[in-house]
Formats: sequence, C-alpha cells, structure tokens
Amino acid sequence: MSKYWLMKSEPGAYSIDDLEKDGQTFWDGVRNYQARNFMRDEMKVGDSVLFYHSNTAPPGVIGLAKVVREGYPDHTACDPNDIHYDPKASPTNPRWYMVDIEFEEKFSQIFELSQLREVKELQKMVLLNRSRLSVQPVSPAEFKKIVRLARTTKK
DNA sequence: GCCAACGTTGGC
DNA sequence: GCCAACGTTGGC
Repeated sequence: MSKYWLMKSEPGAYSIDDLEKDGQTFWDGVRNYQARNFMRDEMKVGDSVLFYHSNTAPPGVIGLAKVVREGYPDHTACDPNDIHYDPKASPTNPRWYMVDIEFEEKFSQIFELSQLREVKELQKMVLLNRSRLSVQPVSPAEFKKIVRLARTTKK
C-alpha cells in the first residue's frame, strides 16, 4: 500500500524543471526532525510525491514525483563545505536522512496555494495547518483530488 | 523585505 | 525539564 507525500522546494534552490532535467535527485538538506522521520522511517519505494514550490509567487503544487530510494544518511551533513553542514552529524551517527525521488510529471500550470485553500475536501491538509513542515504526509483522497484539479482547472 | 509562526538550543 | 532567546520558514 503506497503512501502519498508533499515535498517543498524553493524553485530558486531546486525546481521541478531541475528535477525534470536531472531525472532523479537525492533530497538533501532537510534539517527538521519530523520531516527526517518521515523520510527515514515511512517513505517507501513507489510512494507518490506532490512537488511544491515554496517561497515564490505564487506558491503551489507544480508536479509529481516518485520515491525511488528509501531513507539513507544525508552525506551533506558531514561536509564542512556544504551549506547544510551539521557539526553534530558523523558517518557513524548520521543524524539526518534523505530519499531519492524521480521526476514524473510537471503540470501545465501551477495549482496555487490560494486555490488549495478554496477546496472543501482539502481543509485538513497538513499544508494548510502546519505550514512550515517541508516533508509531509498527504491522504490518498487529498492526493487524488489535487492531481485531478491541477490537470483540469483552467485559470 | 517584513514579520508571524514555530522549531531548536542552551542556561539554569 | 522549563522556557527565553534565537534562527528559519514561507506567505504576503
């Protein structure tokens, strides 16, 4: 039984276009324990991901990705030259984890946060209630609803 | 660029 | 283990 997730990225740092070009990527740099736990413990190969552009105008869900490798240590935490370096992490005590995801689809237009807020069935989404979590679970019903709306809604 | 929300750190 | 200070996220 595969699960559904939402992952945020600032497009200036890593966008859906970057993912499409790369094909797949490792999701490094997450330094929040709850988000880490999802990646380390719960995300499985084959799980589906809503790719969300944050801190941009407008923010919203921009496409889909798929988990292709389960949680493993985020090596950038041990690299003093990396922007996400964490002196408390080490190869024997990695502290931070990441997954690999693969590009699946870019929507023809972004499905904006403001549009998500207007959908009755999405009012309980983590995104709308705990806005700062950068890796978060999405229910199957929420996932399907968003994908359908994103593919069919015309602005 | 502002700033509210909120997660993390560290002194006690 | 509390909680004030601090840093970051992310919408606007």
